[in-house]
Amino acid sequence: MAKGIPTRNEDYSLWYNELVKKADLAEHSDVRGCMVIKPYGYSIWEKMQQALDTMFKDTGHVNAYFPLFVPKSFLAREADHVEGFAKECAIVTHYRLKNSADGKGIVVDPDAKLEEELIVRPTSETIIWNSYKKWIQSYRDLPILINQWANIVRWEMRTRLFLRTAEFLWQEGHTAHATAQEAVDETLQMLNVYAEFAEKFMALPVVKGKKSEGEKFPGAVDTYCIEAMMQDGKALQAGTSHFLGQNFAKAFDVQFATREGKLDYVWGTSWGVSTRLMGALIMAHSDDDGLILPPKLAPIQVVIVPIFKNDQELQAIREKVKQIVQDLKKHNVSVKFDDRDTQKPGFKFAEWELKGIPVRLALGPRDLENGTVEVARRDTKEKQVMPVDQAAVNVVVLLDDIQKNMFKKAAEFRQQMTTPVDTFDEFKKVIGERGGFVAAHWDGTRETEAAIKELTKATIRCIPLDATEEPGVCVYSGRPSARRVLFAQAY
RNA sequence: CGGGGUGUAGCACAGCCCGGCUAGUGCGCUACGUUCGGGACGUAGAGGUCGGAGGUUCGAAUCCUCUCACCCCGACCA
Repeated sequence: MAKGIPTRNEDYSLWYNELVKKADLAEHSDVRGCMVIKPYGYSIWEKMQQALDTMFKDTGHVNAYFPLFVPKSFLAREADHVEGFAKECAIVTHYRLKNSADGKGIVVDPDAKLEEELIVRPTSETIIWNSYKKWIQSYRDLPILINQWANIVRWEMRTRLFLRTAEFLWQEGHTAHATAQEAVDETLQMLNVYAEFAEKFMALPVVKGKKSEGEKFPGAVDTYCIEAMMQDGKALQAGTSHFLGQNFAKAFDVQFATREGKLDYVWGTSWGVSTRLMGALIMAHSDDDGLILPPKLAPIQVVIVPIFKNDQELQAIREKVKQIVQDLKKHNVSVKFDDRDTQKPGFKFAEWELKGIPVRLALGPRDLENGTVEVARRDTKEKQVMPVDQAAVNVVVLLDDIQKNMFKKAAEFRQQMTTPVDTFDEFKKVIGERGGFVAAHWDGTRETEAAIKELTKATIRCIPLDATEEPGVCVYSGRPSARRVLFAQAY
């Protein structure tokens, strides 16, 4: 934990909000519950998109796009699904405005009422399965492996920048398969893709697990997730992958002729990650000086700050920098030469640190004389002076080291913040004072889960896939349990 | 939807309780000079329908009523 970051109290929210704004990532919109993602924030999201998209394509998926609007009746087809989302839908009821009778402003034209209301998609299972019905007749049409990059709307009571906004950006994969096994395999494959993305790109260690009945996606048979630990000891669900069974196929009557010539319902999956990952990135890695970006997601990996008194000096530095930039680009390192003469070096140092740029090079008259350059890393704030012709090669190694170090640090933190407990008193104490993951035995019932949530605000984050089978007794009810599950207060 | 809070310059805020001249402060912005290896300093300047509507009053940022928006806590949230 970086010193100074407020923990486990409301100050953390303020700190987080301030950082998001100061680092120029996003801000609250004047539109209720919505967020403006600013160019710098969006450029990080784009890096995430690119990496994920490549991983999706590598696993055989293709992109497509479905409508923003979902007829109300579609949503109602799957009982659990509608119950899960009904409370947070934006609904389009009219299609026209007109001048108000009193001449002041405009009003909704009552004559322009839609026959059937349209829901702004809170997720796209229904509208997509409606299409799948038309696309699938035979096992030869399967599998369908589609991903969509889109925005969705969930009318949340309370919003937080990136973590929960009324509108957000995400990707949602929706696949259809001929067999249950194939769909289960797909569900787990995509869970692994998400975990790999989080760990390799975001430098964010995650626990792969299964959701309890009470926490699973409305309409799913099984929900799998990756759970991450934030610096304030709260958990964050970073991605989900659902095995839908035949639920949506039945709801939308999607049957296919099997190889054996029988009719069967199609098996489905869906999986998604959202701009919430931005929140995870911020809350997992930042320190008092601002953001710390993992090199693999940094829109700018290296910033070069010249130190100069006059134009002549800047010109001399510019010449030197040209070579460094060329060398770095050869190694596919993205680099920015910050030659603004409107800000001073110290200001620039602080600004780029705030924005989390992994590596900074500083080059001044002294360096020109000595043939050196100062290399500073954002994660540890260490600086070293090295011969300028070795800079590019060293930076490549350094970037890799930063990526690994960030993961290591986050993994150690999560390790520290994971506490096995065996009594409910201990459970309450750890959740209340320290937070983090609590590994405890649970009797597997919804009632116990709800009671624990009521008493501690902690929920079952997941049943880890790699949980060791270990007979024990439920921390709350004392009934037998086969393995520990992870509890935490969560975002 | 409940509890608490805020709305005054681009940003952060003071002033409001107890009404009174031309509405302040810091940061930022503009110009000039000195600076420039960790968020520079000086001087001069620009920038305001005090969230909106109505009311009380000779007079409202300040008091009253209504309203809108946002923030924090909760409820909610797969």
